[in-house]
Amino acid sequence: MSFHKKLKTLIKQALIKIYSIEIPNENSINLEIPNNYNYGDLCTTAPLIFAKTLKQSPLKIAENLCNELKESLKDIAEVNFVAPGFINFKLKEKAFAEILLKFQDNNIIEKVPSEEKQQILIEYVSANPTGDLHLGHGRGAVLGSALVSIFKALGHNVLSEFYINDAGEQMLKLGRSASTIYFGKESSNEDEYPKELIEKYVVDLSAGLSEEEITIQVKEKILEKQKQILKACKVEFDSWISEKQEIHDSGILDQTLQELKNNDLVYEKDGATWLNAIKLGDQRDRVLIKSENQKATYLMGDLAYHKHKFARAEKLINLWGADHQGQDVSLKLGLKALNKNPENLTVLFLQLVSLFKDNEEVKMSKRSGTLITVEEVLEEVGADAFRTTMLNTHVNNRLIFDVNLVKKKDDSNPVFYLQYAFARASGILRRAFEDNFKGEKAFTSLTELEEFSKDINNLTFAFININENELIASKNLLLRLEFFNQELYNSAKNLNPCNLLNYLSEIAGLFHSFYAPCKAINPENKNLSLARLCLIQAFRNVMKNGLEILLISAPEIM
RNA sequence: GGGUCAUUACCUCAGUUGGAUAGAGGACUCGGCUACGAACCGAGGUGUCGGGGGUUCGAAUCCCUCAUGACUCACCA
Repeated sequence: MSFHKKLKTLIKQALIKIYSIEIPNENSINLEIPNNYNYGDLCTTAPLIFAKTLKQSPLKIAENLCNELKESLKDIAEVNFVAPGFINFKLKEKAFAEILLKFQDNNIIEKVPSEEKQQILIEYVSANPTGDLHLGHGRGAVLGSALVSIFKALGHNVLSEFYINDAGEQMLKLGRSASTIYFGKESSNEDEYPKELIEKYVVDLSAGLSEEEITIQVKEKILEKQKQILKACKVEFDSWISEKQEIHDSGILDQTLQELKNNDLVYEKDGATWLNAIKLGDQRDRVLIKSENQKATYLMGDLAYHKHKFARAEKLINLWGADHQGQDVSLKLGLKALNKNPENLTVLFLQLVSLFKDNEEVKMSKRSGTLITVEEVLEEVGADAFRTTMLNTHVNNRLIFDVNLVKKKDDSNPVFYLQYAFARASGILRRAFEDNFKGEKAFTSLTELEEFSKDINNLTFAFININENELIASKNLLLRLEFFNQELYNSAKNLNPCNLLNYLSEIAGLFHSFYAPCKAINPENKNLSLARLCLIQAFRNVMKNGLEILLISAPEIM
């Protein structure tokens, strides 16, 4: 059990003992680092939070709680309370050593308890197979893959899926556009994609193909390219699902329509088939089958697809561009009519990505052919910087992707700050052993360090007999490391990998601040050296795990 | 007209179920390498958290309202 969990449990038990109330789990107890070092090392606002429930003044609760905790925590912390209802903990060396000990093991992630495990399907990117991926897709790809990874890390069963929209009008448009090029005809430019966007896919085709065959072959080439680019961003999917084959041709679509009919929600009018959406609470009825060609609308396909998804997972997460937000209401109402709980579907709407280059916005338009692709940007900045930039802004906020900034290899670029901290920490550990290998004044070896790190009493050496600056820097780092699991959990809860990324930047900063005054390799003081190497090891463990989850590389050498 | 999202330092952005004096990076000034990696550290000041109202012990955070901006409200996908 982690130190936080232990402390929270003790607080919870104290509350239960004093007030005989029910507290289901320790997650309702918060722990924070006080914003002023003098208050203590950790604090909780539990008295403020429970004041309403307990109908007692927060200060009184704090006093009672404090008295109770003083006894149970006497080995690991001093406890005091202060108005309006904070409880502050000043940790003893033993407590710090206990935290440090937990991080010696590479396996630091606390998975969710088995009863909270969920089957989650995350659908993202889902670009039309009609051209290159643009930066909007890139944002979805990075964010989606990070979310998948976060949920997997916590122990959920996750399925990541790319929905190939290969069933509608846009495929015909692709076919027309590709055929124009294939047959060397003059483009009408009406209702066709600009030649420069797709001509690179209309190559190496055998002679004598029909328009339908051309469409299929070009689509496959485009898909292959999309897969390749996504892989270059470290984005891979468990499942690629074709709208045409698996939703339309498989009969799922017809079944779904029939189900709606059975529920008496469908009628015919003006040659079209309508969903009686008003009855479900929508502002107007919606067409399911078009009068013109008796083909399914996007809504119909989407309902069928989501029914198919719900058959495979209990919780669905979609990442859509903000321009699709109009679909949200009717989809959810339709799902309700299909006896699926819309609350189990969360749609994240990703706001626009604007590209800046040389201080000017690069306007993107598919129509005019001025589309900046993921491939181009990726080539310029690399996958790690690309991912970090995409993750650094909350989904709900417009993202400004400044190529000049992202390309810079200095501290204005957050990815280097993170990676440098990791490489620096790795360098110290490497160096500590290298000296040993060279047969110079060996003060440690890997096995010696391992043995040392197993004894909790040894680990206290990092916190005793050192000056104030070194002590504060060491404590600041370690205390924040202990929040790793909470940040991971929050990222999942808020569907916001940004939380985790910010946290990693923070501990990178704390590591750098620790590094400056705290010399680790010091043959004069072997115990301190070894204990500090353990702290550095702990930092590396957290950073490595965090970067791996976000699919950003953790280089030992830069 | 209806809906969704945003508005935080000069710039780009964070801000953990409402908590102690609102943060980071860049930009600007100064200091720190014969030094475990200076791609780093330390110091310096910057805010009507878009405006206004409300909820309460306490609001950047919750509610209402106004302003500004983006997106959206099709038998397109």
